[in-house]
Amino acid sequence: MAMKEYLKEAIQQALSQMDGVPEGFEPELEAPRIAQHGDLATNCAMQLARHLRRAPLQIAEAIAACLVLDADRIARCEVVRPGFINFRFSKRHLYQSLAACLAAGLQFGRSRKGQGQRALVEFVSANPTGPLTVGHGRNAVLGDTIANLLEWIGYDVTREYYFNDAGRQMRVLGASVRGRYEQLTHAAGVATKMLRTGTDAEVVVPASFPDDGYLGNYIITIAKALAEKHGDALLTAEDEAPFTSAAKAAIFETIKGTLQRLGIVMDVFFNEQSLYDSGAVAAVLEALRDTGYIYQREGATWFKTSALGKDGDTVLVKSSGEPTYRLPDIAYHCDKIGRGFDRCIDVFGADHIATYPDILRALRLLKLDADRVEVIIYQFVTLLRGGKEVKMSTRKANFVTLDALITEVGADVARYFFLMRSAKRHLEFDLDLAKEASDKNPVFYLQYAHARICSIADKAASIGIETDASEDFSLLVHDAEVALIRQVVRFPSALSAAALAREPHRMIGYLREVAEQFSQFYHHCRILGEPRQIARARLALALAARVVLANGLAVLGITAPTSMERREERP
RNA sequence: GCGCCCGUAGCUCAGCCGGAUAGAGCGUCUGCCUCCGGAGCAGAAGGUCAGAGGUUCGAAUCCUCUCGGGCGUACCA
Repeated sequence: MAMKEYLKEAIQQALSQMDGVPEGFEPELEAPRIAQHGDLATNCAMQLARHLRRAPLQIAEAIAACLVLDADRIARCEVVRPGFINFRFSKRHLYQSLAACLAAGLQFGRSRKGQGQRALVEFVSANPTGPLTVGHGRNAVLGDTIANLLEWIGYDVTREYYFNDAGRQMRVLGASVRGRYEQLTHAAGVATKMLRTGTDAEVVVPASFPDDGYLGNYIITIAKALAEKHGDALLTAEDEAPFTSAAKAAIFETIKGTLQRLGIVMDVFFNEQSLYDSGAVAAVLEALRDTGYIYQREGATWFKTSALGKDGDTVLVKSSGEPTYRLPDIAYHCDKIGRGFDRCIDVFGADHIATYPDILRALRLLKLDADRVEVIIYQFVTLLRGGKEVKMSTRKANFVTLDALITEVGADVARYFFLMRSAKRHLEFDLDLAKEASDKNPVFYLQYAHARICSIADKAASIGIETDASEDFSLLVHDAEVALIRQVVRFPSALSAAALAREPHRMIGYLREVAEQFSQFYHHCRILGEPRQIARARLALALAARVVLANGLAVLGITAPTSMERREERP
């Protein structure tokens, strides 16, 4: 990164000696796709061709002629075909960066880009009506990893879970538990009826069970616990409250346990109800009213979104007097901004696509800085079992819980699978592949490279070969060695690119390349058994690769094992 | 109808703030351990980047349209 800045300045210096360069022109530097072209390249000559009315190649040559570069840092600078200027780092620079990597160790890759900035990442935010599903898993892992990425570039990050434990949903939940409880505790038994699950299976439920009640077995578990604790004393309860609160507590316990298995710990659980209790919801509605974009019609309160670029208007308070979700959502975002967060990142499933534009409209009307709000929409997860799609619905009880998924494939594989694709694409999660063919799973490739380096380091130590950051790296000249150094040294910029884009999958791609470069190095360049100085230098390089793998996996929330179960001998 | 996302190798996907020869994994085929962990390495085959226009010195990438898939578009939560 420092190198990029250095070259940018050098180029600007050269450009300042030329006529006709537009004011404020900034040269761009990129790593060429093809390694042969160098470490960094600029296309600025081609961009300037229009303004200077000269051939790009000529301009590039003129720039190159004016460039003053430190030979200690840049070994080569060449002008090629259409008008690129390619730069190649000096070996010395690479060796210095390698030493820096080893010296920084577990801190390598951390930066201060976000220093002094506070970010709130809101994710999961599932209401306590049932266990987390596979869909929540993608949300949870994405949110947590984005939070990790932000922390690594210096942000002060708060992980927040927003939930609603009031309203119709919870009443139905309570009534469902009550129905099951009556079924369990009525000595004489209760009348029953049939309901259908999402897969059309029939379920026998008590007659008092709501038709749209929750059919999952976890409801029965909760009812059983109540029966054990209270006997049949709750049969005379006046309302669903004891059932609802027991259900809520039990379900939250389950949810927290599931998140913990994935290594996720929330900082704040934010209850929507608190926004009503504090008067924040009412205050926001009043403030919006003052903007003139609120009106009454047929007993409901409307937000005039049609005047703000939307197709129609939006109800904020129903004629029943009950607010829709929009209103507390708006109040919640006002609250977040009010708490002083510089970035408010929401991780939402694709089904929420329609809600956030309204929130942003409201924030702007209220003169709040809506630009602080970033919404990350991820597409749905398709779960495949036996090559067939598994359909999911919490209420209808045919879902695969996130817990079951973790048990089946393990937390590391689960995290990896949820992160390996761009959030904006549908994710195909093939259970059979994740589990049965785990030896083909790329997460093991990364972990294996790490474990292998640990093994080599142990063996080296046992025969008295140790190393530190002050090796003579100039002994590392093999193509595979230099390629690995290049890859390792890129880690900080790869990390910050992933963080700034909020795209964890980039980190996975980068780490896969690290493991690949390491494997090539490992096969081409022996460490143990070589002359001592070479062994030490190569060991140091391997340890640098280990640093990057360990730190990269830490960002992704995946463990970096020091050893892995040995496989059976190959035939 | 309207809004957002997607269409790239047999399959699953990178690449998308325009750049140099479109990449990877899996699958298929061929080689490779006397040796630091073979969950590996080396190599091969496999492409009208959905289609058509446009902008540009240059387009998988930007714009328009068409086709195909997903998700929304409730006084549901």
